Amino acid sequence: MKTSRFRRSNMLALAVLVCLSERPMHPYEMATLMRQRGKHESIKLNYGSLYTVVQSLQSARLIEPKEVEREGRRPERTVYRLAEAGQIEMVDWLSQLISTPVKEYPSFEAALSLLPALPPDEVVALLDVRCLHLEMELARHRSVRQVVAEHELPELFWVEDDFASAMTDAELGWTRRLSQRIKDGEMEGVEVWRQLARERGV
Amino acid sequence: MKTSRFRRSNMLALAVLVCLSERPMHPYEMATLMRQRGKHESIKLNYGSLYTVVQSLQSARLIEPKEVEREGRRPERTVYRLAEAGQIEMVDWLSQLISTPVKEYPSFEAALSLLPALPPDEVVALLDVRCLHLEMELARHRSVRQVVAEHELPELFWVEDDFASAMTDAELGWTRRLSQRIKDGEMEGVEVWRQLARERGV
DNA sequence: CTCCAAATATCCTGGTCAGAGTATATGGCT
DNA sequence: AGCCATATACTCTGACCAGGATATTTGGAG
Repeated sequence: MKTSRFRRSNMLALAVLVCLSERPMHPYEMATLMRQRGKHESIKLNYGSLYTVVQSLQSARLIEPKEVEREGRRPERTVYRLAEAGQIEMVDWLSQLISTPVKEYPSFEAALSLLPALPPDEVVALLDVRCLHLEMELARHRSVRQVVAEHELPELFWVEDDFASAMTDAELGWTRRLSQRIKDGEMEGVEVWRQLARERGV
Repeated sequence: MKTSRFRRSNMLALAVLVCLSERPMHPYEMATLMRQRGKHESIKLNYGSLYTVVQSLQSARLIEPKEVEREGRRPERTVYRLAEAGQIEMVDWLSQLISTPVKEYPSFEAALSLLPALPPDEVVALLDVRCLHLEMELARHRSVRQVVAEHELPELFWVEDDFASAMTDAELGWTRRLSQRIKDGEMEGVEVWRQLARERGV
């Protein structure tokens, strides 16, 4: 009986594999480590998911319990280690993530696709507010960079932040342009749009 | 008793509200409409979710069944209409989506945060493959634009595609730069990285 | 010395969602 | 005339996941 192939949905599972590729540890420790290294900024981390994910990795034979410890009367903690199949899976999964982009559904794109439901003037106002938020986000990224620069942390350990920052920057540029083009009617079909809103009685 | 506030998680629910703000219809018709207008490129659509989402909108009193039809011996179909609360919710939700960016977790960013788990040379190869994929995606976007230009569809109805295209473009630029900087050792810490991989025996 | 907030470590539960399944009708092809 | 692929319209089920609950220990303020 072949165990049904592991479902590569939750990135947290990959993070677990990577943690264990460093050394055996228990789930709570992985969480602490990820927090320390700021990985939770790029990978959604919450305890509920963490323990489920560890379970599913175990039942897929990618990791295995090494020992069960306990200090005083605190809850027991199970230390896991990476299985060989887990090492393979980790490299394979990570490689695929890098080499092959997947279609994702950012909520802003969704909102844009429903734009005709709001009147153009309101949209302009909302877009401008968004720009303010994005600018604040960029400032935050810059300050992060400042900090890592002071600690002389090599670039390797903050590429993800640089990426996020670059994407935010691109989004800001695009959003500004859109807002501007609606404002001065440069965008084709703004008339139709305003009409549409009026008909709908918004 | 106040009905617990509707959970704005699935964008599909918003799409349903917007569909019904146009006119009453039954779920399957919404799906067809979304497909026709290409909304399924920006909002993940599958029947399983659609019917659950409609259910939950109904129990939150945002939409209500208008009538139950049936043609021949085909399955019954329930036509829904937008409730007043639904109209409010739609405008409010959509406004929030536009005005306030939310932290999302793209899988490429996750992968980047785990980069040290792979040796640098492999990463370069993988990044280059990704670039190829992204170029193909951009080409696809361009051809979409060609088609909408031929049909003289106003820009309003394909902003989401333009956005996606701009983001892809930015990602491509960033990825190319990263690959290049690793290749020619311009990136700080590549030595440490290569060392790290060797120690790990990858 | 005592109390409260935060940290340690995991488990439970209800809601959500994707994929597959069901059953009829239509239209084109041979 | 008969057949298959596709369209119509939903339903079911199992997996997944986020949030909160639980129970102990440590550290710091007063």
